[in-house]
Amino acid sequence: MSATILVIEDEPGIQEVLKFSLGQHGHEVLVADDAESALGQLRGALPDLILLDWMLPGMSGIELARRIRGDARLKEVPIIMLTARTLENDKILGLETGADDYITKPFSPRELMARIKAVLRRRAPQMTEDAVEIRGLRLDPRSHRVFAADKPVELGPTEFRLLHFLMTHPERVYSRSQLLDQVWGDHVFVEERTVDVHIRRLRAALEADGHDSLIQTVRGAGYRLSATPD
Amino acid sequence: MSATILVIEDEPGIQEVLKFSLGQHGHEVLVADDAESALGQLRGALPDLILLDWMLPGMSGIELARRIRGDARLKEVPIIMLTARTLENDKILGLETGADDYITKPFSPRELMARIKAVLRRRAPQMTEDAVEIRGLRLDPRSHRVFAADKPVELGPTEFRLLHFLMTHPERVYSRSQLLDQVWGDHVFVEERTVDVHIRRLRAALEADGHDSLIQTVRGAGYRLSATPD
DNA sequence: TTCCGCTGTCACGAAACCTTCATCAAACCG
DNA sequence: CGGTTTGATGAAGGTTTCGTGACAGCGGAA
Repeated sequence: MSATILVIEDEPGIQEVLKFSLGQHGHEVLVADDAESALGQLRGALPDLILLDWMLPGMSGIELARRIRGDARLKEVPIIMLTARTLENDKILGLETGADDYITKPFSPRELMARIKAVLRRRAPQMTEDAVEIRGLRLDPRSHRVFAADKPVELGPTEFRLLHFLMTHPERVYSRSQLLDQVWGDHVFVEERTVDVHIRRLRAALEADGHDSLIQTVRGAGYRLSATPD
Repeated sequence: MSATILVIEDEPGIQEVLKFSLGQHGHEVLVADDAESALGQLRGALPDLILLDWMLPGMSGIELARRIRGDARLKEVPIIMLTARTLENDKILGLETGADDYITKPFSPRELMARIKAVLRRRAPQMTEDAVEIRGLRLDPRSHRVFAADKPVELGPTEFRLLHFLMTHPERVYSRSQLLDQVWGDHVFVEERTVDVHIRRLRAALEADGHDSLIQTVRGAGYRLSATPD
């Protein structure tokens, strides 16, 4: 699965490197040269993760991180700080401002990818490429396929994302609003009842192998994917 | 989800549109033409949300937002900014104002409603999500499930909320009207006797595993959930 | 171009649910 | 022990929520 990543970095060289290697891993990359431009971008659709350089012209990265964490709409977005120094207090300060992780320059693309994956797995499991399996139903983001007892299941794009989200967040109820935010996107506006329709299509696709019972309706609350039957 | 919304907007046309479409969705609407009038209104009962035009005669919307955020009594009130679509605004208007979201004119009523809903949900006090367990009866708000000795218990929405409240406030008597306030909501007009019926249904659901004895009637006072039998 | 798959929306009907009411049982009080 | 108060119970009516089928718009493929 690919995530949208906002890179806030003023050095064009590093910008390019990041754009390239993130792109290689299937991530969508947005770039900002400074804090102001970053804030502008954040007014639109939210990225799934922010890569933030510690040293920026104008408002520093730390200050920017603080602002992001102080904003109701943005505070849930994971931040990884890029820092040039390895001083111990830098790390502490960086983490105190609300960064989810930090990485010191120079860094290997491999290390960066590993950290991104770790952060995403913690904050947004459906953004990682890990396959998920629950009671014989297996979803593999890499091949973008779903198997029910080793038999392929045909799903539309939205049903796939929906199932992916639910499988990476099982045993928990999500309201229609929450599902719209998580599966459709932050600034997408569709009717809540549309979720019902996609749930129904998803159930229909899983019905052949009896896995439709995984998806449970919680009246008055939303939907839940659970290995325990009702 | 109906709320009281303060609209701060000087253009009578937009004022009317907002009043109409917010009203359509069951929201209570207060209107202010400028910052002074708005601050006057805010001295009274607090609205649940503020819709604030960025361009206002006199004190600008941004300045007003800053004041609101700087006021201890007002700073928790969510703000959605209405902005005109110009590039300069995008650059200048960061997050410094502390707005919870922005919407650019012209906007569709549907989009506005969606954002209002999203903001209200985000700010909504989410009740504690920790699971509660008393004598083998376990209630988990996250999955919205109740287990009696590891076997699922079927409950309607109201019974679930009722049990949740009682389990998080055990060993204490609550009168019918207290339960109505706590479980049904503050300003709800419902007969007190209705509580009896839901208590009964809750007991019936718990009876299969003998947990109905947890819910005790205190004659002349109300109901109590207690681990100690009568 | 047409065809086809996907999406979002709507309308309708079924099911679950809430509230109220009438009635019965139990507890309390003199 | 009668009368009274309080709670339990069962059923009915109305409302809300959910599932389902249909359909138009859209964009890409043929």
